[in-house]
Amino acid sequence: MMRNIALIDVNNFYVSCERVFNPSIKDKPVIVLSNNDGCVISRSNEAKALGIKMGEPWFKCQDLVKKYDIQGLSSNYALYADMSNRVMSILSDFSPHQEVYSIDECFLDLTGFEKKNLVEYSQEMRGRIFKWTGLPVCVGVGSTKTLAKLANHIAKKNSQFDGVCNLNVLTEDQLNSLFGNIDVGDVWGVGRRLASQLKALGINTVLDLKKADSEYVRQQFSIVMAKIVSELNGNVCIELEEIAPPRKQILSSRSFGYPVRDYHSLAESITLYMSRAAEKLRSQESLASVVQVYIRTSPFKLNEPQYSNGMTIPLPSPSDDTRQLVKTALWGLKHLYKRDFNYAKAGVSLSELIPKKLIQFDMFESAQSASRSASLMSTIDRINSKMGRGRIKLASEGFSRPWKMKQENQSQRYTTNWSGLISVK
DNA sequence: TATCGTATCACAC
DNA sequence: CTAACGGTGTGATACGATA
Repeated sequence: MMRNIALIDVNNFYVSCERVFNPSIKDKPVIVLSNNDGCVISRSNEAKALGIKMGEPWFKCQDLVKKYDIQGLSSNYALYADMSNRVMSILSDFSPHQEVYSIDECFLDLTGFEKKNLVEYSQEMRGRIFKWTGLPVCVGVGSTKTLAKLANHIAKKNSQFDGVCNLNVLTEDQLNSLFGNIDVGDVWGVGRRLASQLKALGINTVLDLKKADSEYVRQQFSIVMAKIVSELNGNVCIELEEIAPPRKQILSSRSFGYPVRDYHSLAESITLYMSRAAEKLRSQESLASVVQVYIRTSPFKLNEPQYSNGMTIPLPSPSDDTRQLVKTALWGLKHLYKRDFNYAKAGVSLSELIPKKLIQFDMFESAQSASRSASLMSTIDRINSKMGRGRIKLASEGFSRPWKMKQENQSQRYTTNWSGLISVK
């Protein structure tokens, strides 16, 4: 049976979130910056038209910024996450089968909805999302996730589609003429590297890739590429994942706002990052068996001495206790740290994660101490979730955070903070 | 010989 | 004003070590 899979994607998501609460930037070139105000990660159509590139370092954009009065905003993840939840919740009403694929995208399985006109149904989604959140979205429909992605791309690029493209109602000829005009690099899963390798073999367009011989592709590239080709031909190889599997690894790292030289600042930042990682670990009810820590100087400062090092430390027994995880990470840091370097970034990761309920007691830890740890952690998590992140924290996090990241132009948390609400323009 | 561990690459967003 | 370049996660592959 022909599947109908929809991919809904918010246009220029972060920029669009900012515009909902600040209409004065509605028709202006606007961009949102990565953490630390480092790189461009979201652009309005106006900014794209002026030649601002995705991923470009902010300081390199300054000529264009001054010339055209481009608004550069620090990222505001509290706002984006909340807006994302609203969009996903609205979309969940349109199908019983939803996969939240990223902060601004989800797949819906519309198979079995054929008695409806799916283009009209998709327009209904767009209308409701715009009315209830102020965000513009495009919808692509196809018989596989790869085709739905492609359909969405077509809807975004061609205004005559009015934001919705259903490939399943097009003829073979119509499909071929569309696919013949789309660069192979626009296919989901084909990045810069693979695109250039494909082109070297004469596979330049989506149509070329769709028609490519499956065995040839598998042998020249990989099983992944073979699946992509198969999906382009309408065979489902990538299933909808309605229930997000638990993370296999949890990372927390950040660049510093200023170069850091002293051990204590590094230790404070590592404490903070590990505390965040441990919260995420507990929220998915896992325990970590391995802790990793790393620090490094800036690879972009070519005239400064470089140092980058990390350490992997197995835990005596799997844990989700912030105190133990931090202690382990700091033990690692002590061994990694070298004086007289300008550190630019530090990070931690938790891996070899196992479901908490599968774990047996550690023979060296009493049941009583395990349950004390669990109730302390869950109490801290409850307080922090109610009273605000970081309300209760380890003292080794410090209080001044002179290394904290730069965010010089951040909007209010309009939807998640009372004082942000009051300042809506 | 099959499997493991790990580094590296590639990709998404 | 300075100076300044993200973060999180997955999977494939290559390759030497190990059982």
